[in-house]
Parts: sequence; structure tokens; C-alpha cells
Amino acid sequence: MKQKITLKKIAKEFGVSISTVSKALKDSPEISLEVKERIQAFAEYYHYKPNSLALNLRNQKTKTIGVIIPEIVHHFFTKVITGIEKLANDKGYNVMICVSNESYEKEVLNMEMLANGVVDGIIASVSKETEEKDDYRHFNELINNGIPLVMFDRVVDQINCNKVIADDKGGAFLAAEQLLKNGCSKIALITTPDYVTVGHERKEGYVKALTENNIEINNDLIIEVDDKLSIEEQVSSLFKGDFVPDGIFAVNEIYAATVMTVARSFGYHVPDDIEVIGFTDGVISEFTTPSLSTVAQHGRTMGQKALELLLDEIDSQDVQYQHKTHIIKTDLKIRNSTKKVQFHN
Amino acid sequence: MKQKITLKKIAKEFGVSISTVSKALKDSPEISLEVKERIQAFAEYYHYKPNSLALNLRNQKTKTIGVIIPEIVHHFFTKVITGIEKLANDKGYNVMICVSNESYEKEVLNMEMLANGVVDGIIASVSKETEEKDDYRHFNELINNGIPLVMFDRVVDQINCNKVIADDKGGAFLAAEQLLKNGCSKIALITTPDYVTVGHERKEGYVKALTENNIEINNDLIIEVDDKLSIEEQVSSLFKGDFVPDGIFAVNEIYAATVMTVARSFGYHVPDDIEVIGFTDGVISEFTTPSLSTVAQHGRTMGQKALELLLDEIDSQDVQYQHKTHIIKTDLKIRNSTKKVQFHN
DNA sequence: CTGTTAGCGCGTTCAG
DNA sequence: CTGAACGCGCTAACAG
Repeated sequence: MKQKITLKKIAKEFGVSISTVSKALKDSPEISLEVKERIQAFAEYYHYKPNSLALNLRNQKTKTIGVIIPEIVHHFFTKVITGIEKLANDKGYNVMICVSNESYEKEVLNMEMLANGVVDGIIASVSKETEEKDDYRHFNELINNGIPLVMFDRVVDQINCNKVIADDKGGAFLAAEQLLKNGCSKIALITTPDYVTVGHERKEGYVKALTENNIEINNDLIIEVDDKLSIEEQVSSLFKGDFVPDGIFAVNEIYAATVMTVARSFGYHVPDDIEVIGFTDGVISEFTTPSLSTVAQHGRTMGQKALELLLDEIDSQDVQYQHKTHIIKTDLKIRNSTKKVQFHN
Repeated sequence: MKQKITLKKIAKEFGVSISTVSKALKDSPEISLEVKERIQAFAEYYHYKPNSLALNLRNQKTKTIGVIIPEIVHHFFTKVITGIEKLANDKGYNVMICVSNESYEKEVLNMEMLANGVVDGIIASVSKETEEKDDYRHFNELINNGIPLVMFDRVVDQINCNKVIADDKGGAFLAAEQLLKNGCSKIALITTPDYVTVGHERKEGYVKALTENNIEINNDLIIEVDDKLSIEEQVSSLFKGDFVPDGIFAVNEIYAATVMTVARSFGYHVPDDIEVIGFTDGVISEFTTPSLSTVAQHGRTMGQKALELLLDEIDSQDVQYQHKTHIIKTDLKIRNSTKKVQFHN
């Protein structure tokens, strides 16, 4: 096991001081050409690389940014990471990804670990458990410690930091409106428990669309899925009563794909009997039968924007940095789970 | 912006030396009870946390392990990460994830970055470009630098390190055999270019199954998909000739799902006319119509095993550490893209 | 019981 | 042109 080469070792090798070596390697004019060349050649040969740890300690910055996401086996989050990674690379930053696994405790642990000198800034999306507990002290502490923070997707109003969110409400509105335009009148909503902010927002968009079109909200058509139970069972209640929906908006891809399968098992045809729209960036949508119309979230753009804001803040010496909330537009991606209606004016 | 609290600051606060504070916080018996209590209370109050960077520099280890994967928007790799993360947490290690994006250059960069004192060990899966270039010097250098390495899934024979692979050949064999048992005789293979090791292995399993059953390999039924072109177009050649397959084995989920759609567009029914089996852990398989029978890869187990081996090596002081290659069993997950055949003995 | 010193690896004054 | 000294934050061996 060849030990890593350090300035010290090179210095000893040449019988010069460490600082001479340091300067020589930086091509400082203070050092004689001859010494420089010899030292540089030697260092090159042994693949000398300054130790990151030492550099970080000295410079008090790491050129690394931390990302905390609730889940890694999740297409949307990986898309966001792609966006972050891409820009980070261009800017010479490394990315450290941590997974809270939707747990409050792990989120706090991850944050403490990252805050501890490991990264120059953090990009985070709040775990479900944290949203449920409604306890965000760790975020405030982070900010108090002077570590820049950007929240994305699942954000918290009362935290004062940069934020990037998708236009959840707008996207849901678009989806519901599309169903209405296509002639649906009994539109169901399959959503998360209300404490999940994005679920809440998307529900609002749904409610807004229906209300504006003078359709009363029917709570029997709204299902808040508990992820710990069977999704199939929970959504099948939609088809058991007399008032079966003719349109369904689901706040994510899994719910949408599942409800299509369940609808079929009850003898309904998608999109002829029931039209379905999901919400996501996912891969499943393309491969269901029929392929699933969705509201596109643009996770990649989101990640990129989040990092952009973070670097902005890191670079800003401003004591009075102005925090922004950036909204990423969502739009409909029509596939085959909705009818192709011809509109005439 | 509250500056981080350090030993030095606490020392100044109490008018004692830094080492006294250090010892007090470690509850050293050398320090008087009274001083200890006061210092500990103070530190607690200000949330003192030793700076990781300084600790790492001093201890020459970081309690962090690096993971290099070719792609993050990929269900299998995220599964592997889940496995790594889980065990890492239990063992008090952090995980740093880097994405090579299937690029040789990024893989090398990631590796250099990680090797530079940032992590205690690395778990990696080789990028496609690297496999294509067949240039693995960076891996050997890593090992020469004394940094433990575990390769998983896409591994390289000539590198001497711990490895974890799925039983690709065996899984493919199972799949092809299942198709044969179900009565298929014209079995197509949809695979990657041959330089992708897992594609190569899976092809071997396919060939073995057919050969053992005295079926000649028909190269018209073997498609090596070029990811840069349209998958649909490439696989549709299967249905254009006279010799249309009655069974298809695809080396991943996307190819399998795509070929099902294309088959349908040509008027074939899955599984009645054509049976299909894919290879993966993915989410798409559950939501296609019909749901896709696959060879399960157990990515999570793979990640866990990889970290296990890595920690083994890190902890071992052994100069003569014996490297192992661990094979994760694969098995068939029968869904609805294959027929349910009753066998009698 | 407490403090001094040294060292992890590096870069940057400041003297010589 | 070169080197000694300092500091980043921490611990440990050694003095007192």
C-alpha cells in the first residue's frame, strides 16, 4: 500500500522546506526556475494532489454541497439530483447526497452531519414525517449557523430561505380543467394526507378548477391514500358505490397507474369510460396501457434552479441577502389515458 | 450569522486551555468535576460539535464511503444505494454518491476527488464508456493508493478487488428456460452491445438455455439495442420478417416494456401469441399491461453486501487481504406476460 | 488537576 | 530566491 504523497515528503526528498515545495507547485515566481522544474516533474510523476481535507480545513470551505432527499428510489428526486449534479459539475462543486428515508430523525442526523463543516450549503426536501410533526427547528438552526439552505418541492413557509417549487396548484388546476373540458363531470381526486404540502397544493388546484366550473366538491370522490395500506383497496371504493367517477386526477404516478388497473378490473375502460391524469415526471407513465397523461414537473430544471440559488447565496457576501421563491411551471403531457377531444370555437 | 463554536472559543470564554476543554468534553477523569460540569453545560448550550474536517484530518479517516454509479435516474442503482445507505447508517458511516453519467471522464474525476482523502473506501459500478474504452487504470491506481474498492454489477475481471454481482447468466438461463418450458421455440433476445458486461453475461445464459435444449441460435432473433437510436424501431424488426418469435427475453425492463407495446402494435397478443420476460428490479414491470414477468436482481441486497465487503476490508489490517467475488442469486418473478402453464410429471 | 507541545497537510505572510 | 512561523480545529503524549 503506497502511502499518499504529501508536500512534506517531497520537501524531504529534495532537502528543501515545505513552503518551497508549495510555492514551486504553484509556479510562484519566488522560486528559481530550476528548482521549480525539478519539483514539478517529481510531483507530476508521483501524482501529487493536495489533500482535500487539509485544504478544506484551511480554507473553511469544501466546494461540496449537500442534498437531503426523502427517498432515493423515486424518479422525481433522481431527476432533481441530475439537475443539481449537472450544474454543480460545471461550477466545480461536488455533491453529497443523503437520504432521510422520510424519517424526521434521519433528516436531523443528516443535517447535523452536513452542517458540521462538511458542506458549503444544503439543498433539501422535507420528509413526510417532518411535515407531519411540523417541527422545523433543525432548519432554523442551520440558517443560524450561517449555512445557506435551499428548499425544494416540499418546502416550509415559515423558514426564511430560498425555495424552488413546482406550480403544484396550477398543474392540478390544468389537469382538472382538462378533464372538465373533455366532458367529465364526476371527477375524483386521489391524493395524499393533507399534511403533505404538495398533496395539499394539488388538491387546492383541483378544488379551484371544479369550483370555477360550478361543480360541487363531493368528498366521496376524494381519497386520501395512506401509503401504509394497500393502494388498490383504498382506491377501489371509488367504483363500489353508485356514483362512479368519469374522470380521475391522481397526485402521483403510482396512484394513477394503480387506479387505472383497478378501474379495468371493475370493467371500466380508460379513457372511454373514465379518463385519468397523473402528476409526475416518472417513467411508469410511458409504459402503462393506456399510457398515462400527466402533469409534468420538470424535476431537472428544479434541481438546477435550486443549486443556482444556493450558489448565489454562497457567493453573496451580502449580509442582507434577499431570499426568493422560484416557481417552476408545470404543464400537461397528454398521452392516452385521456380522450383526444376536438375543440371548436 | 452566528459563527460556529470551537474548542478555542470555549477555552477563551473560561480562561482555560484548549486541551482542558477537550478533555472536559470527553469527561476525562483528569479534569475536576466542577470545571467539567461548567464547560459541558456551556458546550451543550451552544450546541458544540467537533468539526468533522479537523477530526478527519487528524484521524486520517472520514467515516465516509463513496459510491460511484453510472446513472442516478435508474431504479436498480437507487435500490443498490438504499442497501448501502441502510447498512452504512447502522455502522456509523456516511455515504457520498457520485454519478459518472456513463462517462469515462466523469468516472475518473469522481474517483480522483473521492480518493483525495474524502472517503475511506469506494463502491463503484463501471460506466458504459469505460467498458467500451476498456481502460481501467484509474481503478488500479486507487488500489495502489491503498483505498479499498468494491465493484458491483458492472465489474472488471482484471481488477483485483472485492466484487458483488448478480447471477446474470443464471438469471437469463432461468428466463429462457421458462419460455422453453412454456412451449416457446422461437425465442428472441433483446440485449445491449456486447461490451456491456451484464448484457454479455445475460446473453450467455440465453445461449446456454437454448443450446442445452437443442435449439439453434438464430442471429435474426438477437437484437443489440443501440441506446442512441429509437428502441421501438430497432425491436420492430422482430415482427417484420416471416420468422416472428413466440417468446422474447429482454435484458432490461425498458426493452421488455417497449417490445410488448411494439408487439401489440403489430397485432400480437402478450402472452397468448408472444411471451415476454424482462430483467430487473424496476417499477415499470408492475404497471405494464400485462404486468411483466422478470428476473429479479435484488439490488438492495447487492448494495448491502457490497458495503459489507468494503467495511471488512477497511477494518482488516491484514496485508494479505483475500478478495472475494460475491454472487447474488437472481430468481424469476412471474407476472402476466408469460403463460401460467400447468406442469405434470 | 491543568497546560504545553506537537502534528494531521496545506497555504500564506513575513524575515532573511 | 528560500525558509520559518502561524493558523485552520482537534487530540494525545508529556510536563508541571
